[in-house]
Amino acid sequence: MRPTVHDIAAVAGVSLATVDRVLNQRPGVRHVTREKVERAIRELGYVRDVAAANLAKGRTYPFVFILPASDNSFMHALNAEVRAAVARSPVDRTEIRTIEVPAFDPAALVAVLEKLGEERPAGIALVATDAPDVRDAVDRLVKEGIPVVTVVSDLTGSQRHHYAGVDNIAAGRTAARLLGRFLGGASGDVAVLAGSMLVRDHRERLEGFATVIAKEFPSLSLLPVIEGRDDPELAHMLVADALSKQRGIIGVYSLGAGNRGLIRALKEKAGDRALTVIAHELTTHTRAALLDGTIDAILNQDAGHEVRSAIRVLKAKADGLAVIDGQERIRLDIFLKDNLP
Amino acid sequence: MRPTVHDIAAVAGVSLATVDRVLNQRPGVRHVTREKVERAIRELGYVRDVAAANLAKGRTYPFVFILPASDNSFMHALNAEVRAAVARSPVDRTEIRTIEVPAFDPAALVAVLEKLGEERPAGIALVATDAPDVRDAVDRLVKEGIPVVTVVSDLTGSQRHHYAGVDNIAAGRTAARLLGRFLGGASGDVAVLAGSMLVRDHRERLEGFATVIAKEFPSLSLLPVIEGRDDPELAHMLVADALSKQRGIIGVYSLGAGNRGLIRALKEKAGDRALTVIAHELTTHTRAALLDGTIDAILNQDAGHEVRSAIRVLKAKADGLAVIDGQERIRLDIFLKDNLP
DNA sequence: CTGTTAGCGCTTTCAC
DNA sequence: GTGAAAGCGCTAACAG
Repeated sequence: MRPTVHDIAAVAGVSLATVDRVLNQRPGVRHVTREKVERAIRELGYVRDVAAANLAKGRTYPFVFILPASDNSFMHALNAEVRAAVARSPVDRTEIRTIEVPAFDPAALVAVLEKLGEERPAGIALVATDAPDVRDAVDRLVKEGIPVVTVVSDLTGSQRHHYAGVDNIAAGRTAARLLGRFLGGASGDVAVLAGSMLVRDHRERLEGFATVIAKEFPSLSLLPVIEGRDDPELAHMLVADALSKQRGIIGVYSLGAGNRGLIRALKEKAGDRALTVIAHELTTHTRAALLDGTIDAILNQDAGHEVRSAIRVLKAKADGLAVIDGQERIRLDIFLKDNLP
Repeated sequence: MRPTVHDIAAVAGVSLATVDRVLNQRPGVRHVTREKVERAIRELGYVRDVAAANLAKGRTYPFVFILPASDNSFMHALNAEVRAAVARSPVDRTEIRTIEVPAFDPAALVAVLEKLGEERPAGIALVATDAPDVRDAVDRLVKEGIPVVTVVSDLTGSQRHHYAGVDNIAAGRTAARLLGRFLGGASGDVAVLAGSMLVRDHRERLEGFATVIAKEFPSLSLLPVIEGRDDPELAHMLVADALSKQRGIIGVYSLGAGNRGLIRALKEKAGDRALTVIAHELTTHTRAALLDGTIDAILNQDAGHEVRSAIRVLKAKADGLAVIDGQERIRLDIFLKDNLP
């Protein structure tokens, strides 16, 4: 049998309450007593039964998710996954509340974060807009002992405890290599559609993409980035325009959201010429486009995994526990038409 | 607050013991009483606190992992992941024992399974050798109420509760499309290195691969499969031989293990000609080969995820609980040199 | 500073 | 058939 607090108490010659105080580093224990108890703990190889502790504490974890109010499929999916987690709340003792903030708006995000500082939830998960003010607000929360994790897009230079999202530089590089290899040495222009350069994930994808194209596929040349604000209408307009004017385009990389518009533009110009296209995020639209050949590969992050991982990590941090690193690494999924889930 | 057994008891006008009997479908409750309790449960929307239940039961889960005694990196990794799970045992109340059986040996596997039938562990995970005898042995265990999951390679037509592994047909198809696209319309022969056609994962990968090559890349022709028994030495010999004799080979698909040997053979012939190579399983050897350009893409299954998933599912089945499907889907990882973890 | 005691939500004797 | 009471490992008053 695993040793319990009783065993520790017996070995150390103290009461349960004292053991508990030491275990939870509460004050009010003489140094010598503390040492005795700690020795007993070590000798017995005691590991705390977290389930029992939580039961006794009646502890629940009030967590907050801060999500951008963006109207694209990916954010909808992320939202849905958070709701799914809420549905599981009773089971895993979480109480998740979500707050929507305007997308790409550092000030709004900061305001919410500051309010949360007073509320002191057991943990905060946010899709970060990458700005110094946001970073400072997050660092303040961290300093106050509130666990914070970023989801999907990270916060440069901040002290957040964890980032639950993919390596976006790697994502961009991978997109570049796929595109380059699929194009098999052809020469021509490559168009890049992004959402906004205000979020770190998009910037990083572009950076990775540009690096590999430049270094390893010199016969391809990158056109200036098109910023579609993750908005299907805008994306459609801009891409259609680019395809008409730039006759040399042979490849397209869509690194943000709003692919609905992109796909429409691609189909309108389909007869024109063969295009190789790589896009991000598996949605009903991109899935259909992959299957009908409009898109050649989709890079994806699993929103469900990100949400569950964020919660696991927040919980672990709240309890001062370790996390299984491998389990929390968010993979970059690559989908061809053959391995769709 | 969530309703508890006390609330049910109060509402139904019975004692805790009776509630518990109903909850755990134990006998000794009159039909009418049972109905009263069940109604109360429904009305209150009661959900059992599994942690508290386990605490009271002092329950642990004795699980058994049956692994093939294969000397290749992937099986070593799988083994290591099981050991990692053992290290976490105290925390998640599992008691995991692993049994090694000779690889590709249905009889040995059946013998072990039958012995386990008497021992009655709380759950069994096995890497299946795909044979009718094995299927029957597994089905017998399932019928006796023991949760069984297959890991890595599945068992055709069996009643196992779950398969914790990738979709291998999809894996083969994906390999074909990557190879085909990377070769960009070139004509030539493709060599396939497998471990054994006795395991379902290898058969399925081949099947998926052959289908897509035939249908979508008619300029490529498949050479007869080379069976390397997942043995580096044998693989080296056979591949080296094939590369010497078949001058038309422009692509290689290695769908099994023992890639150490494959890589050696490829390097020996490197000067000869350009080869496009797709292999399975990320190991130190394949990783190095991917980075140095000997291999162009690696398809991988995450052994850690498979093991953790198998355990989660076994636990859920043992408790009669539901699993989160999305969480238990084992992804096919695709690695290029840019997105290595 | 330290100990006693009740209790978290559930299960399990052992009576009745 | 049913119920009362003790206890799983831990925490939290409240005394001393």
